[in-house]
Amino acid sequence: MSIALWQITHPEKLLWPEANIRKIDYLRYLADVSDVMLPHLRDRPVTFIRYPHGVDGPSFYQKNVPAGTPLSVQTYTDHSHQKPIEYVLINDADTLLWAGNQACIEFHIWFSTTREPEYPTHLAFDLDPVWGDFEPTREVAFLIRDTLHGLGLPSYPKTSGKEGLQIYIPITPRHHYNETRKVMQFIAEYVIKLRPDLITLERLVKDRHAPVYVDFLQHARNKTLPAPYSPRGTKLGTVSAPLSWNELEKGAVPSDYTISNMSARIKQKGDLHADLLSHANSLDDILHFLH
DNA sequence: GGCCTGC
DNA sequence: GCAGGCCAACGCGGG
DNA sequence: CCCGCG
Ligand SMILES: [Mn+2]
Ligand SMILES: [Mn+2]
Repeated sequence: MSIALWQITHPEKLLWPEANIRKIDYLRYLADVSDVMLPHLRDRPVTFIRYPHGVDGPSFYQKNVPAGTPLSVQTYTDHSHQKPIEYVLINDADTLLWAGNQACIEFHIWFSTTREPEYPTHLAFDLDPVWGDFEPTREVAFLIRDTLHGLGLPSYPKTSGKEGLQIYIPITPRHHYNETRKVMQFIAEYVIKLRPDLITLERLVKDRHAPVYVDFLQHARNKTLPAPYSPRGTKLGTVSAPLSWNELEKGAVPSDYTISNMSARIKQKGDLHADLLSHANSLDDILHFLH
């Protein structure tokens, strides 16, 4: 016998009015994806973006565990800066559903886990469209995939859930962020030489004169990206969707993947990022070459 | 969404 | 009792 | 040191 530590509240509230998604529908989504989503969240501090009145209303970031959180929710206190932060860890379905009920709509997570906060489990390139449609972002993604392949590194794409794409590269968590940053920069500077017409690495928005910003600096300690399967605060309830490279070749675009259609997709295809959790490559050879 | 504070 | 506030700031790089 | 950026 278990004790109910929280209850569903406001089940009929429309969180995505334009997509006709109520809170109860959202909680059903989280329950449906929990099997594939939870392994990616495990032991990773979460930053939430909450929309208590739906995605058309105001939002706020939440890092610290809120007052009144059930005792069953695991937390992790990060002391890496002045003020300690007590983060939520989403390590079970009950916590995921509790967060959903709190109108936590976006789940952003670290590249490292609490085990080794300074040693990421994956690299990630964040491809942000500067203008235009998704096509140049697709092209840049294949360029990065092929470059990584040449270095012996398999990579896995996912939509950001908004306009962009992210490419994940699982690694052995034995390289400090100071080292992984060098690999990220090396690859970014390599691909911009191949296609300066498509790629910009400029951090100043006004200096970006190509259609795809390859944001390699997002990969850093205490920075985050949306978790696989995290919804986004968009009108249509799009989610960050793991893809196969084949789907991207066939023209997948971010707007294809929503809270309403992901459950069926997962039943059919499973977790297309499952290999991220079971495979990892060392960066020793590349780092040796760079030094 | 819900706790906490101050009146 | 109830209205209103609060809920994140940090890593990086360039000037 | 400050600032822009995410
Ligand atoms: Mn992005
Ligand atoms: Mn970015």
